Amino acid sequence: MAERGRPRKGAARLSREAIRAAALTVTEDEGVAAVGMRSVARRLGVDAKSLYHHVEGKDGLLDAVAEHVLAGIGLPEPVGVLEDDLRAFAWAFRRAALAHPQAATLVLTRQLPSAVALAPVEAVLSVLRKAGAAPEEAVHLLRSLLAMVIGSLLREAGAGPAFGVTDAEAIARREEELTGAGLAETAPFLARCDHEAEFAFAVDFATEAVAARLRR
Amino acid sequence: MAERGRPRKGAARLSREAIRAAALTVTEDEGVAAVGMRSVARRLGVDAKSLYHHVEGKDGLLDAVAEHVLAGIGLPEPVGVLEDDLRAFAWAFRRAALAHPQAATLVLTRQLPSAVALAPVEAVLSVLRKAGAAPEEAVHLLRSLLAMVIGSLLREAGAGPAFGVTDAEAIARREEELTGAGLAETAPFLARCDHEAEFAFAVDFATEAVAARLRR
DNA sequence: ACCTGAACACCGTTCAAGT
DNA sequence: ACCTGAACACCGTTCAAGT
Repeated sequence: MAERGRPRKGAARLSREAIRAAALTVTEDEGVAAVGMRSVARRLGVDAKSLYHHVEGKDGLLDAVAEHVLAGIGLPEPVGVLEDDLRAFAWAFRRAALAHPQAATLVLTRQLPSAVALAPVEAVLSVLRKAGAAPEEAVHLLRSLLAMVIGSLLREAGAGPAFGVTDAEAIARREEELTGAGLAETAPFLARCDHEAEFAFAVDFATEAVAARLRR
Repeated sequence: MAERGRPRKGAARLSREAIRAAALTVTEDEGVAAVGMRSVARRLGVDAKSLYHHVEGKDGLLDAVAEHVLAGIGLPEPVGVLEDDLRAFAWAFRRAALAHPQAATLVLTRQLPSAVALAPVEAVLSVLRKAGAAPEEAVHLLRSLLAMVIGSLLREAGAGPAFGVTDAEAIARREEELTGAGLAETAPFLARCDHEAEFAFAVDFATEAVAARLRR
């Protein structure tokens, strides 16, 4: 018998990894709002209830996706120059988060089990400590930097207030509105938002401030 | 006839404001996840479908709540000292967002119609311009500060990665974990997270960096 | 103008039953 | 050990009908 032991409907062998991969596919194809037990199960040719044997409900499923995206971060090797090293970590985080644009919001807004986030945290703290930060100060600086990075990426992921637009025709309209609202000088810059340039500015600004502080 | 013209079920006169207020109540009482057309309508003693005459679906409802919370910001009068003024704006934003703790996440993560956010933006830009920032620089700095404030508050609202806990008994356990993970020095500070102190540090850090930059 | 009955096409999750 | 049928208690939204 050719189909001995094979699941009836041609469903692939179910596993936590397969489910997480399918959830990520649904996220990127249809948006994070479309992710659910039923839609993910459909991708796998399986009944929604089967997923409960491998993940802890919908929340567990979303956590698994966020965890996986964050785990994809490629930690840079520190070179010993504080500014460069902090910058490198920030850009590595951005690269990991935006590797799956629709899923980015999950990494940014879900409370992640500390285990996955531990390696990056440890790396940044080590760099700060070596640059002369006291333990408590290092933690404060880490949290400040992380807040700025997350806030920036949240704006970029479209889940946060933008005060700016990228698409070309909308900018002109937006600029006119702002000009009419007493923001004539700043309107041209407020109307548009180049997310990458904005991220670069914020990261440079913050890392230089950290360096200046620790130099003192 | 006593009940001429009166709605059958004792429902209050329905209006956008009443609906928005009910939604805010549901949010604070049962969490933002519990907010829906049906739960809000139930509060008002009305059918869920009636809400569609006053708000644009569930998304419009949540936008209305976020908008209202942000509108509650009390804009401080600038005193002319850059650090003090920027700090005051940051704390005013925090106060408005956390006035309704459960709803805070809505202000932080929803793309708000610019109209409501315009007044605070204008105020901060004006302060930065008067301190000598060029128009483009002022916009970059505004966005950097806002990112840091939003990232910090998102952590505080429990919707972002925390790397820390507030409740007393959990801290010890957390600290032990972290110590065992090669973070012995920083563990005591990483294990706990005093959100207000953390916000204060980040805001002071950022505003002083802005001041130093513009002094140059 | 405003509200609702009926209806549609969905949800996440439990549990007992199957293999 | 893993999968599912039946079932439960929900969703948001449309539209035609009522007042």
